[in-house]
Amino acid sequence: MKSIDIELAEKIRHDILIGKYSEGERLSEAQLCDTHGVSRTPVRLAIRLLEREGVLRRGDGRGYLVQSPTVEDIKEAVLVRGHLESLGARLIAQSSERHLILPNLEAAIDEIDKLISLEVLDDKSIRNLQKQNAVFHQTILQSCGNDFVGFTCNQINHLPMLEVGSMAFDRTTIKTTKGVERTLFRLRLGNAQHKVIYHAIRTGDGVRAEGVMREHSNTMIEYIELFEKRHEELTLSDLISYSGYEMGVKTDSGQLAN
Amino acid sequence: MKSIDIELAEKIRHDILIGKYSEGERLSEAQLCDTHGVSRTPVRLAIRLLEREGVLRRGDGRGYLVQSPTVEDIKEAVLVRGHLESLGARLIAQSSERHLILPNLEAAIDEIDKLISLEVLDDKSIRNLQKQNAVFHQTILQSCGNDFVGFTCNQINHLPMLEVGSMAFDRTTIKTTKGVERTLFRLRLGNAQHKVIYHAIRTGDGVRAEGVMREHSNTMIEYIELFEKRHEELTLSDLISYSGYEMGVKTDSGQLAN
DNA sequence: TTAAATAATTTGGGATCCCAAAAATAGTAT
DNA sequence: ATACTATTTTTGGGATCCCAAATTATTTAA
Repeated sequence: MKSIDIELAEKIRHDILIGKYSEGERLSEAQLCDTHGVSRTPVRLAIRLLEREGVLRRGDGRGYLVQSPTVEDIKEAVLVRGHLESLGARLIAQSSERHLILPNLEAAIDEIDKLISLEVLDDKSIRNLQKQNAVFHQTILQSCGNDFVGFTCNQINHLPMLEVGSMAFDRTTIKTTKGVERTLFRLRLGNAQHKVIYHAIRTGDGVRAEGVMREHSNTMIEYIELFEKRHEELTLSDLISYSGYEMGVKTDSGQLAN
Repeated sequence: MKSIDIELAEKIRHDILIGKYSEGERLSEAQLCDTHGVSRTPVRLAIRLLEREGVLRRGDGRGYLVQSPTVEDIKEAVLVRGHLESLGARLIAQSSERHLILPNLEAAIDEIDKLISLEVLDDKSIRNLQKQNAVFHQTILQSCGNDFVGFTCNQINHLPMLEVGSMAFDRTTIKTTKGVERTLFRLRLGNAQHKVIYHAIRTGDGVRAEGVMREHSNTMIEYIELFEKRHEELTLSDLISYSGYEMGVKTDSGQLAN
């Protein structure tokens, strides 16, 4: 008994994010039924979800308006996510149960180190890096002792670059040896921050954990801004292709973990 | 063409929050249709919303499980909200357009001062205080320049004490003259923090704005903990009655303001 | 008596139908 | 020609129906 409305919401959201529908464009239920070959029931459910996510908006009269996020929106969302993650880092550092998650964090850090040391950046390697990065961040969010930190983060993880632990890779950059070098350096820097966060959590230094995590998330914003300088017109689609964002990769979204 | 599913979701949520359904209780679509006298279509839409809010959860087989938040949950949520509000305060303080909202903040502060100086705490006065408090906090959230701050805050404002700018009033305390005195003192303290936040924003002191806002939100957590010490078993219903939380008072929820 | 198989029931997902409100179009009068 | 009115069309909300999956109850066999 799997419902298709979630899947449908992902399709429509994807279409919006990749720019298939332009900003402000009108969508109607009937139209979406037609294009996706389903009845109105699941479409309506999907619309509610997308409405809540903010990628669809109710028109004044009828129909729904497409609300394509901009690159600026993504940067804003990354800032908020970073702020919440840094709260999570502080909380877990201050928690008496922080030692329980140290092995998981260490494992992720070691795996990333190992992957970086290979000095190759093929698809498989990138996937693994993103996986381990996600483990690191997800662990902190889920184990910080405050379920609402992860919950609120999950409310925006439908956006490109906002999936938990997602990393940015410029696919054109890593085609050159120099580009690979630069990217590897960036990854080493990121993992160095992971190590500081780990250390701060281990020693119960909540302030340091919070501060470094905040800086860690700023890295992504700066990287996006680097993109913006290189491309005169950076689009959402570019960000999507840089972020390893794919349809259906999403884990469970938006639930309070109890 | 107003839909009843939003309203229905509020009803069901309310029933859950006031403890009409107990934690872990099974709910079925048909059952909800029956109790609320509507068909399954709006019920299903409402369920999706509540699922996303985290007050309903999908059972493994069939049915939905009630997830009543606990007082501890509320404290966690308040902490997160405070963290986000403090981000908003910093952002607006760092913004070049901060002077635009200063009049609104000042007006709210002055109004609160005026209401406090009356030294009465009847229903009307409390309502006005909450109104102006909401104005102060809402202004910061909506004008901080990062729509996702307000957006993520709105994802948890369905909970008691989490409505934007909600204040806690112990209805039994304010029945005595001493209690009114104590409450007025608390309100003066809170508005003093408002003034510091205002000043920090005016002078562009983002760090101070963030810090004081964080402390400001901690006040509510400490107040809840005060409740907990007085009542050996503080329930959600108690919090609801203390927070001025009422059905249908909600403003628009969860939309990205564009 | 217990366990496996089967039947009945509950329950959620999806499609379709009807309706009312809103918008667009056509028509009419000034 | 313009403005106001009436009609048609579009569109979203809600109810109902059907179906498949999952659960529960019942029967049957070892």
